[in-house]
Amino acid sequence: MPHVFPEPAREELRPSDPSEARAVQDRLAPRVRTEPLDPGGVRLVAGLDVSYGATELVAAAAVLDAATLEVVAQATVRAAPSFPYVPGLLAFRELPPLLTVLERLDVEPDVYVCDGYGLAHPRRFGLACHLGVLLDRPVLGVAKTAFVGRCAEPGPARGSAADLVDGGEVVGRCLRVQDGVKPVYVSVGHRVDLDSACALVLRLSPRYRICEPIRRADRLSRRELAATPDGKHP
DNA sequence: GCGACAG
DNA sequence: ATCTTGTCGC
Repeated sequence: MPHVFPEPAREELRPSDPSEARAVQDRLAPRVRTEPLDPGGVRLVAGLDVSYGATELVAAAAVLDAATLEVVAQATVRAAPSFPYVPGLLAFRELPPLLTVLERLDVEPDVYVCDGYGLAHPRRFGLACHLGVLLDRPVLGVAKTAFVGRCAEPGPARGSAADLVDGGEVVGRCLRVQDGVKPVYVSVGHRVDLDSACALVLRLSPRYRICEPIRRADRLSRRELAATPDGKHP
């Protein structure tokens, strides 16, 4: 069983209120490390996503071979939300089930891709940073809409990008992964740098706006949710 | 005070 | 995130 990580302190995953949650982020944020990620060392990439039903959620992980983009492992977990959705505190809602899903994988991913932000966060500690610090493994975040910061409009061609700036610092990059298609927002989670993260996201997005690992995880979580009694909204 | 606000 | 109809394009 490749997945063995230290049991996070209770409050690091399940704070009793938003105030305590923000304090946890402020305390863990200094642990984030930004460093180059060797492309040659990336063989397995895990995409993570969560789908919501009336009373439950389904977290999913899809591990792809970085060279072929074929799925080599996947897992899901059904659970009850343990924290409400609060802008800036997404990690406390999705991290618990995501960690459980990762424990169920029978392979060890080289890098993880989250559906959300990393450093492009009010306290510089979004979901991707939180997961990265807890696992102490490379993690990056890819979001579909802006949350914090401003950026120029990237050129129309695939590969064009513009820095996402907030409070005077570059917290991420607005990246066009398909010609003429709305860009995505990439930010560092942990143990990767912006250039490495953007290069990887481009490699992982050969055809669609949403990179393959997350597309597969999204599809997987939706399918699992739909296969449930009250898997749909009222 | 007001608006905006990842998923 | 989810709900929600038709429409445009490959």
